[in-house]
Amino acid sequence: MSTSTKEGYHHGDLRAALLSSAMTRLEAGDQFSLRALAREVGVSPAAPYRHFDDREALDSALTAVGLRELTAELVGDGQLPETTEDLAELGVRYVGFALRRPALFRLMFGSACDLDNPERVAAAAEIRSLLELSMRNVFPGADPAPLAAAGWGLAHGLAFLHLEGKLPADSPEQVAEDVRAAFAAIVSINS
Amino acid sequence: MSTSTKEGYHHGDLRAALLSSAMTRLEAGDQFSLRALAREVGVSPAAPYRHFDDREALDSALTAVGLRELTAELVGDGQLPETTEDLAELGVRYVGFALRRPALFRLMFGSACDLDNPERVAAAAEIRSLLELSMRNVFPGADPAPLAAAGWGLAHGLAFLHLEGKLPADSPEQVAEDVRAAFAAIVSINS
DNA sequence: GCGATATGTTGACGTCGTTCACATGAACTG
DNA sequence: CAGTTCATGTGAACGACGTCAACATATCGC
Repeated sequence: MSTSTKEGYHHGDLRAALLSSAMTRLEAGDQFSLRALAREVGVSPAAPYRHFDDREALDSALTAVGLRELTAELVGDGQLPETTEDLAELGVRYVGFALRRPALFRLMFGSACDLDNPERVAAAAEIRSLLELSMRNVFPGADPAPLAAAGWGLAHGLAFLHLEGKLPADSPEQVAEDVRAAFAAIVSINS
Repeated sequence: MSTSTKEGYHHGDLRAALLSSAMTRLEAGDQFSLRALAREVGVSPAAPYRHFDDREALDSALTAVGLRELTAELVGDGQLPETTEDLAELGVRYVGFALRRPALFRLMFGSACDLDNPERVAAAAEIRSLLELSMRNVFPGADPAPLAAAGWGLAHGLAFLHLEGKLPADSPEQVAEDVRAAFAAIVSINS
């Protein structure tokens, strides 16, 4: 009765309960052990292994969820960006996600990827294609691939650097302004 | 007799030996425990605590070393970039560092930063100022701060995305080409 | 030489990830 | 409805880990 999917076995809906508990811990910023998760859900330390091969498999599942949520946030209302300012807003949303959910973001992108989890690969591809569509829309006639890489890279790097405090920023609003300024600076290079 | 600094106490030069061992493990790609490090150096599990408060303190020291080495690699022969192509090469070197030493790079940038270690803060500031000087050189008359943020962000993001396999690239040469293409695509936006 | 201090050791505590043998209960078969 | 089967959860255990406190030892300043 804690979470949302449709199983209903012996003790309830363990897999979903574990994921939800883990996500809560993650957003609270503290790290957790598998055992702590099991404890919190009221189950023995070995029980999670019926649903996840590994501690790493749990992390991978969380990452997949996070990637889906990030994508949803980027897609927003479904409007593709039309101007470079729209593009900057995409960046602002990306960085905002990272700053609002730092532990999740780090989990998603900060540790070695196994490439085994098809959900993860698919989610990453989805982001890439969203970026390419956007670039095609904003810069018709240009090769979208390197632009997409550049745009994703820029947003991703700014996100991480702000996460690490490597770039000066006090408030979320100021971070957003910094991201806009970075995009604007780039756009006006040759103008 | 294993490493390089100038102490010379009881058992030798433990602090440096631990750091060197840790760096070797890190570059080999496998993760290590404090105990394993102690074992490798031939010392009891508690000995490292005479030199590092914490496992995290060791990591922080490694990060500081890595930041210095990255900076050195970026500075190169000391020539500031003059053209946007030079700037792209700076990015290529940045991403190259990340791909050649992935575990170190992840340690440096992928986990929460304490901001307590002054070495780390200083090293980061050094990178920032190098970037600003470069931007001033390549784009005289423009505000260097947002350009520096954008440049660092772009390189940093591309590094992480390539590290994660989120961008397609098979060989280091192809990664370098991709980085150059991303920089070039940005530069030619308004041309 | 001698005492203070830095360094290293021993042994222990609690936690963790993980496994294996076993228990239990829901679902399918007839 | 009875019996089997399979998915799920339990309990106890293993080895490794980070860390600490009490103790030992060598180095250095005097």
